[in-house]
Amino acid sequence: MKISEAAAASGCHLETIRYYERIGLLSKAARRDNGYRDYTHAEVERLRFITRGRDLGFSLEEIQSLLALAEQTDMSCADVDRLAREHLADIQGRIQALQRMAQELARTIEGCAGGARARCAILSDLQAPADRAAPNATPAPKGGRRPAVHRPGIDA
Amino acid sequence: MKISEAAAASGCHLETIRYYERIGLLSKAARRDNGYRDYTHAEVERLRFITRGRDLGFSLEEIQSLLALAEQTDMSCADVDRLAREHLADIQGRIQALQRMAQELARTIEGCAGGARARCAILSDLQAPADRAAPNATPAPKGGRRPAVHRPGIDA
DNA sequence: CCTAAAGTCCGTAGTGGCTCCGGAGTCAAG
DNA sequence: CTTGACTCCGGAGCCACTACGGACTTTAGG
Repeated sequence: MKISEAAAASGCHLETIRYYERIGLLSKAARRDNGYRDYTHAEVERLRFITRGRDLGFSLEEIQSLLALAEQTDMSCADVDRLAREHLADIQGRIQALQRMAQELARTIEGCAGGARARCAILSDLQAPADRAAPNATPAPKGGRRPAVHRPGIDA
Repeated sequence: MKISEAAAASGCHLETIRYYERIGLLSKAARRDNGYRDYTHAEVERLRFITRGRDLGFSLEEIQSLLALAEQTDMSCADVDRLAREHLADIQGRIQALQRMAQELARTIEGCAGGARARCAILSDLQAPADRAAPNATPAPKGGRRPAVHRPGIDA
């Protein structure tokens, strides 16, 4: 099948397929006489695996590991399990970080509830966060600033 | 104060400060005779504002809006409030997306609980997700594939 | 058979928010 | 005077794509 068909069958964007090939996540596709890529059912399966992994939030690197583990049929389950559990823990950590963020932001917004007052509570909170329930008033954050999680376009 | 001092005072990485200047989030700093940047207290305040906004998950673009709003002292509170609420909704959406992910992943891991069996449940689930409680079996995802949230290094 | 539209090829650049690098200049302490 | 710490600057790298442009091929309609 042609690339657009493989894209439709796998739910993976056409250009993304080429990207995966470029970075070596997919091996180079066979070519027809005209130079067009030609995909087999097995390759579409692999693509599905990848997109599914992405949907579960695995990085491409993790997916590559999973694919490698999937290919050795013997005794790989424990490794897969470990990887999945680590990844789950990572996701849960991110959820907690976002929840803290949301809580703090909600508190800040609440302070502003009145509306048009002289000094905006949100802005002054951004300038100097009020210390209501502030357990982490660390003056020197030893881990350095965190990446501060912002995804450009998660439609979710 | 010099850039390293401004960095320490604001909790913002030194190179990040230069980066913010480069992209115009900070105006160009004054220079000493030797060419070193020289920061005032007000600029450190602005930096704090930015880092605080990042901690709350605002994008740099949003922060720029907030800063602009903060500078017009009159009647800006409603806009700020709206921005903050939109951002909160966005964060909550991301939390939900991650929670769905975590749930599905947890289910998948559970299926593997036994350990070393012939076919790994996690891997087969990645290949063809079991349809236990699958409300979104859309064959044609109209929104295109979603970005599949993965932050490289959120230490959380 | 001819034309126009759609599909495919390729390499490159752009996204966000930094972070790190190398080479050069500056400054303070010993 | 040397050593080390600090600062300067521009550019590259990170992740996972997405978009673009120009050349080519295929397909459908007339």
